[in-house]
Amino acid sequence: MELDPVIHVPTRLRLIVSLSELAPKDTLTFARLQDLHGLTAGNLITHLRKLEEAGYVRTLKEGRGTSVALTDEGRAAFARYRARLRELLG
Amino acid sequence: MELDPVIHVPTRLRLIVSLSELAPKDTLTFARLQDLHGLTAGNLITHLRKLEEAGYVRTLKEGRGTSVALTDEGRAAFARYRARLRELLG
DNA sequence: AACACAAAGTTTGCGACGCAAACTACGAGA
DNA sequence: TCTCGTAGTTTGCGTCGCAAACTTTGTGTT
Repeated sequence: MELDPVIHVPTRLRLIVSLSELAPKDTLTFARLQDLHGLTAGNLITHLRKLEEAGYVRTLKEGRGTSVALTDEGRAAFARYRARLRELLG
Repeated sequence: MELDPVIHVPTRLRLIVSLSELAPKDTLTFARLQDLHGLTAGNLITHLRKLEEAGYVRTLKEGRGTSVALTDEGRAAFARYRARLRELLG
């Protein structure tokens, strides 16, 4: 069993952590995520894209700002990732 | 605080895990590490080099085969890494 | 001793990826 | 409408993990 490379990248891991701390249907805005983690916009969007392509995240443009939320699949993948890590590190 | 990028790479993480499971002064051979993790020799040596440059690992050529061991610094860095991860993932 | 084969280790080139700078689009206020 | 600021996107660069190809070293055989 392999550590999910989409999740393993530190910046994405942090993004997922902050999204996972929300209630299942809550969102964070693009801008909020950006300065929560001190990212450039370009950096953030490429990571969000990767997460979206993997189906781990859903983004929604709503007039002012874009909102981002973890999908159920994202939550599940994150849980697997943590389990795998515990198995590896004890 | 940042996740140590030398350790964070999955293959190196696995290498360090197997080395850390040994007694502090015990070693594994290059060949043993290689097929323990299913790595090509080229892949393994570049990772070992990175770990050596960081001071996390010591390699010793002894006639037949090279032996590899974690340094004290490596052990400490690994402990910090795990602590940081726990802090991040709870 | 010399050759041959194999095991051990190293170098190198390629492809993928993270990053931030540069660019574009959209809105609100003057 | 024009301008300025915020939001988001594209692009190019540098780094890095990977494995194939190469080199080295040792052992067994004649």
